[in-house]
Amino acid sequence: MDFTITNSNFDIKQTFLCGQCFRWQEREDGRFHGIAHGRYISLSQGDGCVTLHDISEEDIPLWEDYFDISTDYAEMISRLSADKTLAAACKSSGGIRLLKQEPFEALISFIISQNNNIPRISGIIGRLCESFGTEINGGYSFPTAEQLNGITPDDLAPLRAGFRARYICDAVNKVNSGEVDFSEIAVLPLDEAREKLKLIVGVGDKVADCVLLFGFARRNAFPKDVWVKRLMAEFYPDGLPECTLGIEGIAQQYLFDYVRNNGGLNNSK
DNA sequence: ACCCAGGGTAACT
DNA sequence: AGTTACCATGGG
Repeated sequence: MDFTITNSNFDIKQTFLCGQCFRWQEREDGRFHGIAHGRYISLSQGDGCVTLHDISEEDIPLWEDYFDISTDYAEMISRLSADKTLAAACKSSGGIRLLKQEPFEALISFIISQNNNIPRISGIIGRLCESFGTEINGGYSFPTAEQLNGITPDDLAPLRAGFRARYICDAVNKVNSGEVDFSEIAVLPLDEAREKLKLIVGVGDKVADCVLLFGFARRNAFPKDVWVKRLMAEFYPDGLPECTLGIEGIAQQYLFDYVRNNGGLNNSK
């Protein structure tokens, strides 16, 4: 069956291409398709709505959760628009929804993202899925920690992940051993959850915050990459405005997308 | 040839 | 506690 979500703050192109995820692909007809939670899906954009195609009825709650449908983005945008820069960011990038990605996928993806660019990140992740994931509808699921158990950097050589290969292996080891426990991280306060993730070699503050924001739906996590550092220096030298309190991560994603697409930053670094 | 990319680590002051 | 070279790889 097809299932249509009526929501004015859901733009699939913005949502899938804003840098929060690396595995959704756009087809010639404008539909996006991909695999999450072991299920294939394709989506099309309508005017003020999004249609999920050919899904089973029992999976509707799963997709509603993945696309964060229960969260009121219009209300958050209204709040953030109290700040002038954020108002502009919301206006141009307000169709982004923060996907509730699987923690392990977010962890590995953002380890790979470090000192890297988005096209190459997507390439490495694609090769990881083809090599170790499960085939579904001609695509591949993101491999589980179990599927990657015992992996070595040599095994990952075909991915061409560079120095990040051993970081991936350390993450797999610590997840499988239980040293890094997702169910524990899910309920820890933000600072403690971040420190747990940083036990993994190759995970620092920025990667940990991305995992918490995109893999654990922690909207108060605020990843500071090179773009965010630049925009903070230019627009918020004294820190984030009060209207972002509690939803710093949402603000971050709107601002990140805004400055990447619209420039707006001076080049003073 | 040089620079940068959704950074982190180790080795320095 | 705050800097800095280095880390593989690929594109501009």
